[in-house]
Amino acid sequence: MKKNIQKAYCAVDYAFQRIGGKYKGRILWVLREGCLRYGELNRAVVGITPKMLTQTLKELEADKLIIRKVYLEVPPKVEYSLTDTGMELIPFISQMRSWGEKRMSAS
Amino acid sequence: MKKNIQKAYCAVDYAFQRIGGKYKGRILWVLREGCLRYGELNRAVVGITPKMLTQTLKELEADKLIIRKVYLEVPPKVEYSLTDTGMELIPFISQMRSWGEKRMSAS
DNA sequence: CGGTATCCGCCGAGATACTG
DNA sequence: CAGTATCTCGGCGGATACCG
Repeated sequence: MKKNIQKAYCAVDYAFQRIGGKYKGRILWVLREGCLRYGELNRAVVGITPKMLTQTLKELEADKLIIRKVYLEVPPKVEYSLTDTGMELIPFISQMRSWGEKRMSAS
Repeated sequence: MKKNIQKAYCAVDYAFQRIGGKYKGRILWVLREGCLRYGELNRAVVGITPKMLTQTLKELEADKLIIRKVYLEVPPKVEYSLTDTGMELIPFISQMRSWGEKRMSAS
């Protein structure tokens, strides 16, 4: 029922809405080698505030790119990790980083 | 050094600031097979307004991802095409589209 | 044809403080 | 430790009209 041409272009939009923004790419990237706790993410993603971290994590979780695992302990412990879908994006982000690094040093 | 660590993460930022936004990816994508005129772009990128088209084209040109070529004719003629740097991004955008299409049909 | 010029709403993001 | 709660602001993007 959808117009094929529009759908084709919207796929770019769709993808960028999910990994665009200021922190999504960086969060996915630091999670590439395994799960991290909230506080660890807060330190790994330099400059992010708790508000933006929580907000971004919720969006990534809603898009099924990361998994939020809560341990019912005291003190509280929450771990975040990539889903299979999220891992599919790592090669792409890796290439973007390479491109960005090359461009940054060139200019 | 701290500088290196920050630079590493910022490369993701750097790249996304250049191809993020609502239309940059789509404009680069439609230019992948050759140059297009302003009016052609306006029709190819469905839904974009002249204001956003002009604004986005200027940003892409400033980042040296596209080239703006003006023909001194009447009526006026302006053609936009990818630079080598811009062409380097096409494989990434292609991957993004594939990923986006897969995800869109999955959900 | 290939743009500008306004006006404006929305929301991503920062700063700061507080909580179970 | 792992988050909320407000307040604020810039700017992205939409709508519309006009120009050389």
